[in-house]
Amino acid sequence: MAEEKKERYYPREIEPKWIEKWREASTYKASDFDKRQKKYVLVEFPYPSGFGLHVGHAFAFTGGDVLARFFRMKGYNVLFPMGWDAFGLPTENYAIKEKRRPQEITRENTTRFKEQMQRMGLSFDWEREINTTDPDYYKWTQWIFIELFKKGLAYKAQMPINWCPSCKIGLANEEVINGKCERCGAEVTKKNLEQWIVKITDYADRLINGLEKTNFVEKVKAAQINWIGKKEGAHINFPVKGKDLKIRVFTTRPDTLYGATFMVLAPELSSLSELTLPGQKRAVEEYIDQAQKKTELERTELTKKKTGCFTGSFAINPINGKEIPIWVGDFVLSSYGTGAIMGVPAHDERDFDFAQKYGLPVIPVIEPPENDWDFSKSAYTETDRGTTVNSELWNGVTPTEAIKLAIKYLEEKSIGKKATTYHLRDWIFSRQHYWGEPIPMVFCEKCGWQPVEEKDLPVRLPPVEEYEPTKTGESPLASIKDWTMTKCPSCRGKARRETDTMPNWAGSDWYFLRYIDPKNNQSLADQKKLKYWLPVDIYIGGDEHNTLHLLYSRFIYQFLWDIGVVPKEEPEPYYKRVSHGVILGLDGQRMSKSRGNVVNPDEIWEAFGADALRVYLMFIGPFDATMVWSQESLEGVYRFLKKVWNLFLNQVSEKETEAKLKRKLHQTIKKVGEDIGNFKYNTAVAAMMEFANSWQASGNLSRSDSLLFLKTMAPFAPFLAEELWSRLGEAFSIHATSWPEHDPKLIEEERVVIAVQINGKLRETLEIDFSLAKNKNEVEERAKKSEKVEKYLKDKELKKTIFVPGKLINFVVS
RNA sequence: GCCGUGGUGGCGGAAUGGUAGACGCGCAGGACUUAAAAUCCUGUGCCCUUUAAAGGCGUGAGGGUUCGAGUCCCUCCCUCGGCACCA
Repeated sequence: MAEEKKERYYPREIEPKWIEKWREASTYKASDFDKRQKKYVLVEFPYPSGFGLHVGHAFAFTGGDVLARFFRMKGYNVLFPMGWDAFGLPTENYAIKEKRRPQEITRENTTRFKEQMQRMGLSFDWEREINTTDPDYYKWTQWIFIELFKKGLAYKAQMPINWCPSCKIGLANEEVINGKCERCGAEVTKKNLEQWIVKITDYADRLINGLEKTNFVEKVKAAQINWIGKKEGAHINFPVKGKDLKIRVFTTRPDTLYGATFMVLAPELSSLSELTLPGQKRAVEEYIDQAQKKTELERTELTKKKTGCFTGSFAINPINGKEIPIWVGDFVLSSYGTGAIMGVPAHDERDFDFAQKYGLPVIPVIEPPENDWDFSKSAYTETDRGTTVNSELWNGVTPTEAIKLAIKYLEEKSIGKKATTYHLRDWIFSRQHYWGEPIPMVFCEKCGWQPVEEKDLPVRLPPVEEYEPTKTGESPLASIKDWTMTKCPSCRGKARRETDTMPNWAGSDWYFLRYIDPKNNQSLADQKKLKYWLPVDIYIGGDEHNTLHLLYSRFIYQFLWDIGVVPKEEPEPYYKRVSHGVILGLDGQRMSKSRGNVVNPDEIWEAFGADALRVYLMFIGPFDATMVWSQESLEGVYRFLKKVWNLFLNQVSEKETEAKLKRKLHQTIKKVGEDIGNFKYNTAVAAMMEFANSWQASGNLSRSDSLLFLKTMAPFAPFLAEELWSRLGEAFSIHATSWPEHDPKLIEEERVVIAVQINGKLRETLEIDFSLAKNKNEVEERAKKSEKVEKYLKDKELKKTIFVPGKLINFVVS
C-alpha cells in the first residue's frame, strides 16, 4: 500500500523495533523445570482461515496476553503458547475451488496469522508453535486413536450421514440448510455408512465427577453436566400381545407405571417392521420416511405439534396386564434411552401433548397435594409432593418413595431393573473428507481391522488429484488405489487402508500437552515436563466450546491418564476454565462476511497502533460479555494513550509527587492488579484513565513514581511501556521487571464522605476525617446537626439508627 | 423444545445488600486560534422550575424479604448463545 500513513502520537518504528528486541532476547520464553513457580495460560488456538485474524481472536488473545504478562511480572515462569488447529472444511473447500493443495493454503494462512499476532504484541513463546496438520504432530493424534482401539474404545458401526442424492456427496450439518443441500438445493437424505465410533460414554461418570477437581466457572460446569445428562430410572420390559417379543423402555418415573396408556417407539427402531400390522404398514412406512428427513432439533422442538402413527399392535403393561397401543413417533429418539417410551400422559408433558392430539386416555396415578389439578389441561410432573393413587402395589406414598418401591418390585419379578441413561452419545469419529488425519487402521479379510504399527506412523496424507468427496460417499483417499492397497500388519497378507479421516476435534483434544514438549519424537510429551507444567492453570475459550471440545479433550486426557501417558498426580487437564465474550459488528449482529459487518484488526492496527487496539479491546466491556464494536470508543482509548505518552514526556521530574496524587497512584496499582487477576480488564483500564486524569490535573509526577505507573500499563500497552521505559533511561526490558507493590499506608483517604439516610433515603452527605468516620457517636452527632437532617427528624420518633463505619448512617423514624 | 447468558442514561458500561450511573463515547458551553484541527476547562439520568434551592421519579414488568434491593427470593416478558459433521 503506497497510501500515506496517518500520523500517530509515537514514531511508527518503535513497534517493529521492540518486536525484534523481544524475539532476540527471548523475553517471553517459558523455561522447563525453572525454579520459579509455573503458570500455564492457555488460549484456544485458532483455525487459520483465509480471512486472517478476526477481532474476536484479537480480543481473546489479548485477554490471555495481559494475564500472561501480569503473571511474568508477578514472578512466575509462564507458559503462554500458540499454534494452529488447521485441519478442516473451509480449507478443503477452498482447495477444491482454487485447485490448490490444502497444505500450501494452510502455510499461507498460518504465516499471515502469526505475523498479525506478533504485530499485536502478543507474548507467545513461538519456540513452542504447533500445527495439527504437521505429520510430526498428527503422528501422535493417530497414536492416541490406536491406543483407544487397543483398549476397545473405538469400534465400527453403521451410522447415518447427511447425503445429497443430487451432488452424491456427504454433507456436514453446517452444509444442510433447512433440510436442503447448501450447494444445489436438493432435499438432503440420510445414508448409512460404516463409521468409527469412540466410546466416550464409558467415561460419562468420570467426566461428571472430575469436575469437582476443577475450578471452572459454574456455567461451564453446568454445560458439561447437562450435556452428559445423567438420568436415573428403570428399564421395563413390555411383552407385545400375540408376539414372542418384548419391548424395553427407559423411564425416570417407574412410579407412574400404572398410568401408562400407550407406548411410542422411535422411527429408527428395527423391531417396528415386525410390530406393524398389515393394515397399518403403508401409513407407518410413510411416517418413517417423513421423520428421516427431519433433523433431531426439528423432531424435538415444537411441543404442540408432536406427530405419530399407530402400528396396530398392542403391548401388555407388565404390572397390571392392561393392553396399550403401540405408536411410532419422531419425538422419541433412537439415540437416547432405549428408543422406546411408555406414555404416561397424566404425569409427563410430552406424553400429555401426544395423548391430546390422538385422543389417548389420561389416567392419573399421583394425586397432587391440593387435589384441584385439572388433568384435562396439563400433566402433573412434580416428584417431591403428591400421593400415589390407583397404583395397587405402591399407593399412598410420595412419588419419590414410589420410584424406589417400583424398582424393587420390578427387579424382584424380573420385569425390569434399575438403570441409568445418559444424554451423552458415543462419538462418531469418521469423516469422509481429505483434509484431516488419516485414521491409521487397515482392514484384512483374514484378521479384520488392525491398527497400523507404531513404527509406520504417521500415516501421511497422500497427494491426491481431486479433493472432492467421491460419489460413493467415501473420502477422496478411497480413489488412490496404490495408497489404499497395503499389507496386513498382522498376517502380512493383502489388506486395505481405512480411507476416512478424523474429525477436527481429534487434533485439538490434546494440543495443550504438545506445547509442553513440542519436538519430542519418542512420545507425545515427556513425563517429567508434563509433571512440571500440568495442569493448565487457566484455559480461556469461547462458550461454543464448553461442551464438545472441552468434554472431548477432558475425555482424551482421562484416557491418557488411564494408560499412564500423563502424570498420575493430575487427573484433570484444566484447573480453571474462563469464557471470553463475543464482539458483535456495528449493527449488533455477529460479524460475518455475508453481513459485511466484519471489523478487520489490520485496519485498526494501521490507523491507531497495536497498543490502542489492545487497550480498546480490554476496555470495551467485561471479558465474558457480548459487546458491540464502537469506533468512537476506540478513538477515546487512543486519546488516553496519547495523553499518557505526553504526560511521560512533559510531566515527569525529580520533584517529589504531591501526597494526593501519590495516594491515587497506590490506589491504582492495587486496583489494576486485583482487576487483572479477576479478569476485570475494563475497570483496570478505567482506573488507569482516572490516574492519568489526576496526573494531568496535578502537574508533576516523580520519576520513580512514573516508573511504577508505567509498569501497571505494561501488560496492556507493551509497546508504549517498553519505549517510555527506555526513554526514561531504564534497562531493557520493562516486561522482565516485577509488578509494583502498593503501599497500604498510602492508600487510605484522609477525608471520607458519609451518606446520611432517613428511612433508607439519601438526604445528606457529610465530609469527615477518616479517623472519625468509624466512630458511631461522632457521626451521629454531626449528622443530627445538619439542617436537612433535622427537618426530617423533627416531630418524629427515632426508632433505630443503623451505622456502617466509614460509609453510612441511616435514621429509621416513624 | 432443552440447557445456558443477559436486560442499568442518547450509547459502551461501573457499582463486597449501603450515596445508582465510575471510566469512556456523544452532546452543550467556554479557552486557545485569523480560522480549523488538536488540546484544555466546565456541564450533562429524567420530571417540575426562568434559574437556583428544594423536591419527585428512576436499573425489563409485577410481587416479596430488609432499616436499606440494580444486587437476595417468587412469577412473568424479552434478548443473545449452544444443541453433537462449522471450528
